[in-house]
Amino acid sequence: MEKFITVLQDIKTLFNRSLSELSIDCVVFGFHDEQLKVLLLRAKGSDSWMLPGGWILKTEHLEDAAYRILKERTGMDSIFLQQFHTFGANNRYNGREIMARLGLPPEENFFPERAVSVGYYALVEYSLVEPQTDMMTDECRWWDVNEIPELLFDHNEIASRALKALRKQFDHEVLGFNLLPEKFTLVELQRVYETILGLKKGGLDRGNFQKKILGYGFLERLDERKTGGAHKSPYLYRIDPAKYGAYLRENE
Amino acid sequence: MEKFITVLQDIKTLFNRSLSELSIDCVVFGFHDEQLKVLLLRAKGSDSWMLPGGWILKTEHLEDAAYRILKERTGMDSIFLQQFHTFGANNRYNGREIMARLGLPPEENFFPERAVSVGYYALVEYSLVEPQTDMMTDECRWWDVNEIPELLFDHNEIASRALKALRKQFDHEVLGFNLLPEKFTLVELQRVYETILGLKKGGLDRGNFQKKILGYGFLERLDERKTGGAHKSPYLYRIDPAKYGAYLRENE
DNA sequence: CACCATTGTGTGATTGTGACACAATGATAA
DNA sequence: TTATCATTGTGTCACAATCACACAATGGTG
Repeated sequence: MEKFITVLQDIKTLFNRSLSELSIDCVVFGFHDEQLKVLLLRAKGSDSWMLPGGWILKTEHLEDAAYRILKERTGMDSIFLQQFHTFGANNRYNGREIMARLGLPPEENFFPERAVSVGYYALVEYSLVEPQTDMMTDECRWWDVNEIPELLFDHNEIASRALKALRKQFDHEVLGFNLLPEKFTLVELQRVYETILGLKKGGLDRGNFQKKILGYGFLERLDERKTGGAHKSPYLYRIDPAKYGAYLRENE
Repeated sequence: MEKFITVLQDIKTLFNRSLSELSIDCVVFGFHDEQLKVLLLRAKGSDSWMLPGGWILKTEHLEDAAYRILKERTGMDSIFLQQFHTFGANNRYNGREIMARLGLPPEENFFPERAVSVGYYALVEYSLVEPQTDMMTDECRWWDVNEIPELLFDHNEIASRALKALRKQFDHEVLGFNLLPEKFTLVELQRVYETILGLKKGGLDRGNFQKKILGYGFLERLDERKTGGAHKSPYLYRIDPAKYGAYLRENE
């Protein structure tokens, strides 16, 4: 309970420097063990989880705020970030109800009456992320996208809509390199695709997938091969940034 | 000048009932004379044009606000409406500069310091719209999408981004019926497509286009034919709402 | 009533995709 | 060292989708 006294002060200070009716919520996707992960935070002194989010400073560009928030939670600077929807239901949350859920007195409710939230999703390389809590939370960790618990506010809706937007984008563009290390094999990329599109392992034909991806011409095959596997070692590939940029431009 | 005194009062009243840091801007598309049109408003006592927009009442759902604003400008109730992007540049506009542009004293600036705007685009049947001004404007009319003048605020960016989003959606889904009367010919639909995709007349092969569209099975051919043309009279078609709904659902 | 631009529909060539095949490879274990 | 084996790189072929074009039917025009 006491920890909330100081937290309340900090939050109020932040409020004063920020837009009060608008917030940002981020759905951060990572890929590990052939599974799609989402970064979640546990609210201080409770079992309730939520998406990483924050406020926009009064002088700050919306997009800069999103990057800043992500940097604070992941430690990462350059991130694939995409605005996908703005959530403006007038009953997105009930401050008093959430206070109660956090084990706090509802009459102390410090959530604003109404806030519209801009949703972003991010793709990051799992191994490079160091999950960090903020002042409202005391745990930050990855969750399997298929095992997301009940979240605070309308964050379940935001998360599922982010996944939908992600899938749609994957249907129409070749992405996903941000989820993998710099050097990767084509089968690793195929697993990313299968996972995001909700297919089972091998759901995509390997031969056809490789021909299609290589056909775009923006992947560079390295002399290196990935060793350690028990079988024939596959080539490693890397994005050719110039060619990939050209592909994205002509495709958008 | 005087007209602005009362307008200022009205605006302040509206402000008090609305969210102050958030607004909505709409890009309303219509189709006429084989050209794509956009609805624009001319600011009171000036030559400056802008997009129809408005504020969100404190208790109002974001989407409801967008429908309300469109109803106020077009008189139309059920409209194809799509949220496409939220614009949050910290320098989206400069109130004092705009006051000057409107021929008003900059020190009377009543624009909020900072406002983020949620962009929607709408598809409406041109002939059913009765453009109506609001209290800040004294003219409301259609403009050809290729002849949009310099607009106030960041509205040129919003408009061009709306067009981009519209094109992208047309690439992936069969839409555009909202731009036509209830009964239409396939060539009329084809013109809508060619115009929106930026192709010249006949840019799409007529035979292939008709086979593709009819192949979806959600168009109902009427016994009626469109007369008045100088040549063979084409069949009229109508959407089968149930089948079209099913198509949209399985495609999204 | 011949003319003609337009419509409805068909056909064959071209391209793209999906299912599958097979030799090559690199680690493993005898 | 060598046989084994799952996996990789690449090729083939059938099928579907798309594209370019053709042509008879139609309804108004002069």
